Amino acid sequence: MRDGSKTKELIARTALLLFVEKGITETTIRDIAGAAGIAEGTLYRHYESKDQLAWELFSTNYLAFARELDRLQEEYDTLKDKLAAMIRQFCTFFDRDPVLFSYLLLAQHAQLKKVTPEMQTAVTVLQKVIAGGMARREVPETEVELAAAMVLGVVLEVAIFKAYNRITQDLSQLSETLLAACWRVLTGGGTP
Amino acid sequence: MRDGSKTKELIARTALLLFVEKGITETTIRDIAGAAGIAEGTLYRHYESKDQLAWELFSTNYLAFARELDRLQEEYDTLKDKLAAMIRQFCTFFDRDPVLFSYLLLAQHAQLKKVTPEMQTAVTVLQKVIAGGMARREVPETEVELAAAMVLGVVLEVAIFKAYNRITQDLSQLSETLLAACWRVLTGGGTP
Amino acid sequence: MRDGSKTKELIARTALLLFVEKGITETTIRDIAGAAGIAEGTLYRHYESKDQLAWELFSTNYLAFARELDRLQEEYDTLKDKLAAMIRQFCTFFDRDPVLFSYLLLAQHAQLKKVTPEMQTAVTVLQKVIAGGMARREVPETEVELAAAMVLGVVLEVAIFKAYNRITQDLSQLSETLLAACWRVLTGGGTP
Amino acid sequence: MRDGSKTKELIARTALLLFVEKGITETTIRDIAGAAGIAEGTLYRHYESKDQLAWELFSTNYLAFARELDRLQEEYDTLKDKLAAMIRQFCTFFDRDPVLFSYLLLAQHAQLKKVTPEMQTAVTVLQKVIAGGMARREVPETEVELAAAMVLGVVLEVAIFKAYNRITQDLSQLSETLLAACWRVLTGGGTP
DNA sequence: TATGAATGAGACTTCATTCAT
DNA sequence: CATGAATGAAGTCTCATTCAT
Repeated sequence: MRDGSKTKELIARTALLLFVEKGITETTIRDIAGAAGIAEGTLYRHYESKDQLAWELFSTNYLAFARELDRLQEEYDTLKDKLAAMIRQFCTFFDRDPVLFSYLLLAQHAQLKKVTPEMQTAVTVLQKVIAGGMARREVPETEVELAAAMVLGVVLEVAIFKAYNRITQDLSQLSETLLAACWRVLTGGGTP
Repeated sequence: MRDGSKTKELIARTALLLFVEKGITETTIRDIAGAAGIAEGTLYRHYESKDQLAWELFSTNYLAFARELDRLQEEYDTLKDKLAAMIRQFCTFFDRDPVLFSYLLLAQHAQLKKVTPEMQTAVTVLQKVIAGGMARREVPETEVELAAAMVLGVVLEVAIFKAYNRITQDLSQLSETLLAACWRVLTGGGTP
Repeated sequence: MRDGSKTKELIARTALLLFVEKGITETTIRDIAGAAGIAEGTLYRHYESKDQLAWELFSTNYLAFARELDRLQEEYDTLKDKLAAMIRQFCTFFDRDPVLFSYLLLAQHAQLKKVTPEMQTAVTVLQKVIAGGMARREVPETEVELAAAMVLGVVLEVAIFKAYNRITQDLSQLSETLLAACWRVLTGGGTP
Repeated sequence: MRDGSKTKELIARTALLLFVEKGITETTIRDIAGAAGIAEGTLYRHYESKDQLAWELFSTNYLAFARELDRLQEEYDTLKDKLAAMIRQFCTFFDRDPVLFSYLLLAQHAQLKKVTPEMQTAVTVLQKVIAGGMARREVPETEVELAAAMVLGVVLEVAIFKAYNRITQDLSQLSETLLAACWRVLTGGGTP
């Protein structure tokens, strides 16, 4: 009997790569099977459908990442420390697995419809952390969603530039810069 | 029988809406024809193919927007003024046609491959403007791409939040706030 | 523009024939398309799915036949006359379109699950007619379902023998014989 | 590890049930294995293929039933006695194993193609018996096939009604009624 | 220019069967 | 004998595109 779990992992990595390269819809089962060196039918022993494969790839990592962020921020007491930890984690995550990161980015639009409101995502964690900092008067109180959007934008867009090779350095080398930028965004307040 | 150009415009708007709602690949010619109240074959009187429709929708507006930004920034002399004008324009554009904006956002990943390097985009304009400001010592000199990414991120992510209804105000109401945030991002760069 | 309704009819007849020859599940869309001289996709312009094709073929004719039987029996006053008319109709139907008849017979097992109780079928009409005759004391009163089963069996099995070519005469030539047999089944009663 | 012959029997019963419930083609090897609590591959230790399983299930019982009928009729001398014995046997068989009976009924259309003419079936036995009775002038001489069809129809259709629960009594309770009806069908031919 | 029936390549998926363990 | 992961042929269905009207 062949080892099933290895095959599942192989399918996951292969699909991830192709999804990022060509897009989910543009990637066929045959593409995946071919690239993974397995038969088309084999994929269905491990995933119910292509949709479910895309969703499992997304949700598992998307939610796991949010959990990890949440766990991290709890180790610190101030907004600045929490943010620093989260940004470092973010950068590390990107550098360690850029393909997975790109997939999460790419799949967002399509898969986000399946994310129920009660699920904890990186966005909700960030909002919670910022809201806490504002409550503790560490930064001026402004609209939380807006502040979160701006902070997220700074980090995310840099990652996107990196993914497109418009930036050459590793994200981890930039984490201090990113933190500084985010902090200025937060402390500058909404209306001075 | 409708006027030809009106039909083409109808197809464009209908397709735009559906592309944003369901994604490009997920939208069929039949979907578009049905929603526009025309026959399937009629679409091909106005567009060569579905791909060409998606591309025309993207490139026309994407490039026109960049041209508009470039024209605007030239009217001002300082980075701050240029940036202010561009952000105002950005917000106005979003508020005036959120569907079109969402489409440009969504279509980026797929269509960007067809964007040749010599084409002027919002990103290249922004980089040019920031580079100019740095050259004129209006802001500390740092890596241009990085600075552009962060500025773009602030504005873009807020727009995305707005598109997802996580933010309720019109973007135009936020343009001053966005400018302030972007400015802090740019000026804080070198020495805090 | 080609004439659509002719194509639909062509598909119906071709499918009917193949379904009877090979069985429904054993007949592929490609079989039908090939035999009808159309493309596979064309079938789906006229029928939603293979299942729906099989069901439409069944239900339309099954229910229409029941309606026809019911209309006929109402023209007569006695059970014997009603039965005679129904059996003649049954035989005529078979002789006129043995393939369709065989299909109804064959498809019964699979499609009957979709027949809701309130639908009028040949069986319910027959039961109603027999029940009426018993009520009017034209035949001894016995269990209606049992009587209906036996009468139906006489006629149906002869048709099946005919379909298998175990009998050579046309059914219409046998209708008097069948009526006589059915009548004896009914008048002999359960317990004399 | 189970005894081999028990496993084979388990597969047979499980398959029989599923075949009747869902149809042969609609039942998958996985269905059978799952319901029987064995692995998919195990089935192939006992049956060459799914087709062969279906065929073995059919032929064994179909032919055995015919043999049994033939053996029985030989014990009697008159058509009426032979028929009575056969009908009693038929009813007993149904009551004892309605699932098996339903399977034989259901599988007929598909499997009958594999039944060679020289094989003795219930139909051939019945025809032989009726032919004998006619030769001995116990009943009026008519076309044997027609008479057999009608007699078979009476009994079979009642069984089918029973299988569909349109009749509630056990068939064995009805065997006298069935015999009476069949006898009237056979005798009514010549002189009323 | 508009129509919409027809096309057919190709997508996803199922499933009987094999075979290494 | 039993297992169940792997196979791959084949099935159903979709959909961008064509073309006769």
